[in-house]
Amino acid sequence: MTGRRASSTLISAEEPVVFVIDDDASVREALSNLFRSVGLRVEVFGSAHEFLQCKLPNVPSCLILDIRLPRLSGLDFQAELAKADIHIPIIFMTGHGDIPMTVRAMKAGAVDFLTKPFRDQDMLDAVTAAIERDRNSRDEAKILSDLHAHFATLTSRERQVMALVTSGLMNKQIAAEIGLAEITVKIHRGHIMRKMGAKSLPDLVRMAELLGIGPASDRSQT
Amino acid sequence: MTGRRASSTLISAEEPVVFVIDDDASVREALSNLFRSVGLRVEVFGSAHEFLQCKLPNVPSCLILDIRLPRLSGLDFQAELAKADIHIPIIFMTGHGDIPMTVRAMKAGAVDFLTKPFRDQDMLDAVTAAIERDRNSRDEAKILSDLHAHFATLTSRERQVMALVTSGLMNKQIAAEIGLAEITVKIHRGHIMRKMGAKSLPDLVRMAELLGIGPASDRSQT
DNA sequence: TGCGATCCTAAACCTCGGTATGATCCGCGC
DNA sequence: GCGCGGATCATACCGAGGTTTAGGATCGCA
Repeated sequence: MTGRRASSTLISAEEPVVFVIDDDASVREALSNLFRSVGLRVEVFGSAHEFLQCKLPNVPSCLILDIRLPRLSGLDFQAELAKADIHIPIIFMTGHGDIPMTVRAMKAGAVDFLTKPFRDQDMLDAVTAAIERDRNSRDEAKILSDLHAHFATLTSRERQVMALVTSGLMNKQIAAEIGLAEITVKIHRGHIMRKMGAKSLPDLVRMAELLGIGPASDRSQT
Repeated sequence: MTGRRASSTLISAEEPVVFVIDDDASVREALSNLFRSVGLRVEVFGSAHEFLQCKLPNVPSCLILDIRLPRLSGLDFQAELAKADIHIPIIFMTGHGDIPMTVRAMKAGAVDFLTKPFRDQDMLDAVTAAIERDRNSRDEAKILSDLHAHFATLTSRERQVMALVTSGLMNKQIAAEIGLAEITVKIHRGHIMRKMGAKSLPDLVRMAELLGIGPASDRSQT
């Protein structure tokens, strides 16, 4: 824990970025101009590989991808990103795409799938939607990661007690369940509230919901 | 009511139904045979209108739709159903569809979009996924409607108190907030727990979450 | 070996949650 | 009018939640 408490109230409201991957320089140029004309930051790449070299900034962003990339199909690249746990909204472009490709892309979560030539406005609309989607998912991810950070400071006993508390059991029931004195459960409970930063029991319950803590914690025997 | 209480923990696990709308009788015939061959119930229709006459059973189901329907495009019909609050998973078929159509259909929530001719297995896979999706959404809807039914038995005062309780306020704070004696809040609180069938406060909090009860409940006039 | 973290427990004490009993007031419908 | 249910409040009582203080036990690590 360093003293870095910079501007921690910030949501991801900073300047968004649009990434473009296309092997055709004229397409890159055109899109770059289009987005800059509406005041959007743009980064262009000639291949998926180049894009991966670049460190992704922590701001709302989206990726515009030709379905037909030089060394790797756009769909495969989409799968790669998902496997690498990089969840940036993707907008596909295609000159000669077909319907099965489209379906696969959309099922995999693509924001849009535009056929060339497309109207500038259609692309801008898609980008707006994609950025908005990313902004929301980043905000959610931020909340969740903060929550996990707090949860990580709990001891295993405290985690166990937290699961039982948020499932609605009384202290004495919890004590019986795991073979403790009621007073001990109360102590743990107090620690949990403080460590998690919960101001009330309903607060803690909602945190547990987000963390996915339910009866599905540990099934030993029986 | 027959004596069929075999699986009486009933979720919506009853026999699913596949609905097919196509103006081509040979297609209806072929699909009907396909689905029956794997033991699925099928209902076929020559038009969207006919389909709407039919009363939809309360079992997991899905709808297979040609994008090019006689009087109404498949996409428009999809929009119609959504507007009428009928949320049945849709699988589109098309002989001459294009990518924009596909994108629109998928964005609107279609399960799949198959190009004719398609492999039987692809259709069956799509139907399986669609049925599964519908089963899940029906289970959720059932839970939610039961919850709303309980919530409907609350008086407006009780609803107001419930919102404050689940937001984490103490009885005395709630009392101060709405100008009551603490004891009165306790009474309401007891009624709420009984009427909602909540066995604990965490229980009630989760119900409130599902019902969408937060600080954004009642902002009438001051 | 000593330090610290985790875990467990006890006694005392206070607040909060919740119920029961009993009561008043109001509005609605028969 | 009368009954009924909702809303309000008071008193009293009890159980549950929660903190403080104070201790004992175990384990890993410097």
